[in-house]
Amino acid sequence: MASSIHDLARHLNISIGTVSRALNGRADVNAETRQRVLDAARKLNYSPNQSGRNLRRGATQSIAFMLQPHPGDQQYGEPFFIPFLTGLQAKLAEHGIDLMVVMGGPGDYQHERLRRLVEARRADAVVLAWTRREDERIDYLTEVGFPFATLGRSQSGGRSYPSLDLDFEKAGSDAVDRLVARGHRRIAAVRPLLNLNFGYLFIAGYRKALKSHGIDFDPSMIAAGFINESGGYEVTPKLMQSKDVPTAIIFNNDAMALGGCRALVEMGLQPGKDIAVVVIVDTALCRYFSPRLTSFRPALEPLGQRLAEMLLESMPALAGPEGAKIIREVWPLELVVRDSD
Amino acid sequence: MASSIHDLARHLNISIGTVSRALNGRADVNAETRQRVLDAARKLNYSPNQSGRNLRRGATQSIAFMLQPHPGDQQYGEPFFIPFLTGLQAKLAEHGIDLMVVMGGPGDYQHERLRRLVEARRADAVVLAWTRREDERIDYLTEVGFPFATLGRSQSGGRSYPSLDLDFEKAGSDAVDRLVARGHRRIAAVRPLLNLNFGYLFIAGYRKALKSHGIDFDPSMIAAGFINESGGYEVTPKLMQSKDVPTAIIFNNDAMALGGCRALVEMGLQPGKDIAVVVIVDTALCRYFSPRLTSFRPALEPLGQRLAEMLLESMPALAGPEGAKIIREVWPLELVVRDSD
DNA sequence: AAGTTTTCCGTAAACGTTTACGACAACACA
DNA sequence: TGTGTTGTCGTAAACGTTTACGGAAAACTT
Repeated sequence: MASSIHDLARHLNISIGTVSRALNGRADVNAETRQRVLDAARKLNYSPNQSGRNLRRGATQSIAFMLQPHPGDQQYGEPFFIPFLTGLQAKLAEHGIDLMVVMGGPGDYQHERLRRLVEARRADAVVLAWTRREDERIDYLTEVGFPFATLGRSQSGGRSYPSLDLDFEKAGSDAVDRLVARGHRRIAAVRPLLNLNFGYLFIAGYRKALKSHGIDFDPSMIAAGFINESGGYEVTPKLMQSKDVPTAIIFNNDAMALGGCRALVEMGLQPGKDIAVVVIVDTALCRYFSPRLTSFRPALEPLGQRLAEMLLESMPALAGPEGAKIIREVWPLELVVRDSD
Repeated sequence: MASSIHDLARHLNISIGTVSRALNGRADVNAETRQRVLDAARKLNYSPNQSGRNLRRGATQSIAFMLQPHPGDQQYGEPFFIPFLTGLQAKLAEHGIDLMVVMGGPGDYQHERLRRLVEARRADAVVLAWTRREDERIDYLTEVGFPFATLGRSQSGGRSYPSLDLDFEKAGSDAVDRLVARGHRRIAAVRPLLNLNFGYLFIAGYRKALKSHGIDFDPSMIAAGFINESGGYEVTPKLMQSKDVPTAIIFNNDAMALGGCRALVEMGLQPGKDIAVVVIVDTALCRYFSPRLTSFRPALEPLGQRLAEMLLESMPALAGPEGAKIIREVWPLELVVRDSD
């Protein structure tokens, strides 16, 4: 059923070497011969077997993304990742590379799966997300010399890999600036559990801005929870029980914010009126909610496209002779003013 | 860097054939030899190269899922698919099979990509979703004899492939029954555009139930839109402009329902009080919203697991000697009573 | 017309596995 | 001792490509 390059060669009375060269656009093949091969390939609808090609080339022409649930949680953060993956896939497809999304079960930090994937060479490179400040996955990959890129920064692995991140620090700081300008002094922040790097950066910006406004940092103004709706729901009441109640809350994420707002409403407070709410990472969820939340919005699809480019350029095998460029970028988040602050 | 089976053999002073047999658990190898091989493999941390294995075995040990945007839309329906894929992946992983999610760009109906994937034999089988009543993808796959399974039924392709679906017809009918029992007679329905099969089934159930209650079917009580928030938002006002205003609306999807509720609120109507709202497919979104919507909820993760089983059992190569069983199942949706009806 | 370059193509090895086949030794049985 | 059986292993071919190498013919050069 599947026609091989041999069938094609036999059909044309030509050697398989020539067929392969014709198909791969090499220079040393007669123009007319190439045309005949192309026509025949179309007619027999031949398409090269990936496995054979992979084996010979030592590359799979595919890149893996590990979509993993938050530690301790069942959610994958999909509203965030799907647009990102769309961009990633689009750019990779331009280069004939497949994106392969592998999903981890809950609980494990993906390490075993990553190791298997790398050792079996199922993909040529991998894209990591949910980077932590110290990330064992990054340590592992740099140690074995497997190509990868990260969405998000980390302190692991030095500068040996491309990374693309959002400027959570600036967003955290801008959020505070904005709230202060609107008269708030008691500003709370809800960050993710664990040492996920973006939460760290967010809080760093938050504290820096507070300081610049001469506001003392109050630890009771910070709460940490799961990065989802129920995380925000559980954590917000604690914030409101502190002796000096906040007049504004910055959530690190719109899912958390939604949960937080639900809690606020149940406490008889109306977000956007009785208390200001700002969201740092606005995925699609904000759209579904009223009041519409003021937020910092990332350009998710371009983010995916760019990271694909950066990864490709970092790989000598694909980047061409001029070799591997390690690029690191940090992108701004766009402020979207809506009704909640 | 990557150790091959040759390295292992050399290290053990043994032939590669024996090493392979030992690793693959064949019978004709001495127990002690096998142990030595296993130990050495671990020590050199050898893991078989997938490409070589694929080529020789003629199989890739991976299955593709095509995650595609709705036609005419940018959304992927991810709140629905992510849990489904989690289940799918989990079950496949038990059999050492990788799930590879390929994402289609907007607009195309995935056909070109599907064809390329099949012809290059990048996967051993594929899982299809968003089945249509007549589905060219199904026609294509059955024609070329490529293994696949579908989430959702179709009229294409006969009974030659495993399929798993939800009982949208029953849910549509039950929704009407419930609303009628609560005193409603003017019941509207919002379905997806295009001939997606689940929308068809939903409406079929809806009409059947109306009939059984002696309610005449009124075409102006049905509206079709994109399967997302803005789809529901755009379509709902039209429904409310019909001469005899509905007192209840059944949305085919929670994203649509959210948009619909937003429209209703803007019209000064409170869902759950002034007008009843029921949702047929409840993904995670319902949780984020108030009033909490009464809905029919699918068991998404088990759905994925089951479909993986069914696909595997349908494939002679994997199912073992007893051969291919084609299973088709339809699962009920569970009614979750909340505050909106 | 002889030498030199260029153009084009065939040959065969290689990528890392799996597996059919046969070989050899050990053992059992007569 | 000869024959058959069993257990264990090595040999080599095969999977479908790509590509280094070399060679023959054609095209230039002088």
